Amino acid sequence: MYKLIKTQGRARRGRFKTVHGEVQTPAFMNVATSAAIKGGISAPDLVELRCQVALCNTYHLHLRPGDEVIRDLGGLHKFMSWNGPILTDSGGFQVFSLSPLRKISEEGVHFASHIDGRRIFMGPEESMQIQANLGSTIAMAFDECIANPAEYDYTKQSADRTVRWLYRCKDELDRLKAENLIVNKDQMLFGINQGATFDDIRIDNMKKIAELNLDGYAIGGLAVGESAEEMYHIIQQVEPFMPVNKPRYLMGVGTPLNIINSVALGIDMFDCVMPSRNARHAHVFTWEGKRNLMNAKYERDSLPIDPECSCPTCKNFSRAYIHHLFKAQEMLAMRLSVMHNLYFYNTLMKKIRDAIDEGNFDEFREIASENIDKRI
RNA sequence: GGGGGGAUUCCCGAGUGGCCAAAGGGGGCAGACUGUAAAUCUGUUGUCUAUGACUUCGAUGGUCCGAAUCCAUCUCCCCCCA
Repeated sequence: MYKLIKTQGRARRGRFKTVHGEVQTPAFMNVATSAAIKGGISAPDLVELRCQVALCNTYHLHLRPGDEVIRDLGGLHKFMSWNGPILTDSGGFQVFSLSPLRKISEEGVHFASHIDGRRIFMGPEESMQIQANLGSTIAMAFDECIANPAEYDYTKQSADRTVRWLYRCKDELDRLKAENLIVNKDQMLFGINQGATFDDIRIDNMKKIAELNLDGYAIGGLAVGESAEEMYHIIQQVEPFMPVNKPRYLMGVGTPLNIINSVALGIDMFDCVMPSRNARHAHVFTWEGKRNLMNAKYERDSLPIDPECSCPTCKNFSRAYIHHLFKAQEMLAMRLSVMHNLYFYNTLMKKIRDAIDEGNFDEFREIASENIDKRI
């Protein structure tokens, strides 16, 4: 399964096989919530953008177009024309992001659909059934992502419930496989660590879920209100209890700097809406720092977004052109910017992997960190 | 030639005596965004020696303690009739 190739400090260079291809880690997964990268990016584009893994969402695809529709059309890979690995998030994040629209019980979560208010029930079994219909490469366990800061007692209660849900997820996935009710019979399952910002709950939770010998382990419930320092602290606390021979996924993180720092703490996989969402808002990442292409100073700037970048956007277009496209509200502005940012993130991961391979991750980290978070 | 309607801050447009440097929208300028309810949201947008002062509502003059708002004249624009 997961093969650890090399380490430098706590940073890990590895790879793992899936039925949809091998994943080289550390890796960034490109978020395609509704089976598309927002901003007009298709799966074939992702190949050119050096994407290894696409991430889709169980809750969103269940509502639209419906997981049974996707199953009947041959599964998510065929549906969106992406042959590489797909990880499906379980709907656990929507317990957080749609908190005004849901009610949690031991059984699961009742949502009022954010589209039309229709009542939706999703518990561990439902989430696994939906993900089975989608046929993703990696299914995520159904969890509750708790907002920070959180109450200790509630966090303990919730994290324990998430463990119980994890057992139910595993049982349900086993059943679906045994009864052949699944599009991808090799579907993998990752468990998710919760516990807000409480060391003891986090560690206790990690120990419990590690016992299940799942295909991978995620840290969830971070970057949801706490400081970066608190986030790094929790990763440091939990990491020693994560199985060494399994991929480790830090969910929803983060900024380029967050990713570099988290790799240094032993994380293998990431995902984040930041490269795509920020790009749609004209915010692009470069090796010199962050730029807002809407700024007036780009009106006559004939340079590409990043002179060092060889993405499809930077090879062809100037800052001035994209600035104009944003001003004119041309959708090409978003597409070009999203392409650049995804290429940037995927290239960041490639550079991290190369650096660990060559044993100079620390130097890379130091140099890259200097400018990457700066606003220019 | 006759009758009617207008002119408001970058633009459109509300306001018809004090609570008006003037609603709202657009545009401009900037910011936020971390398992996507986000092509979204927020701030700001007359000047300054700035908890106050000054200039501004087509122009000029007037009434009033006080005028974007009332009166007179003028300029320009639009519509209708000849």
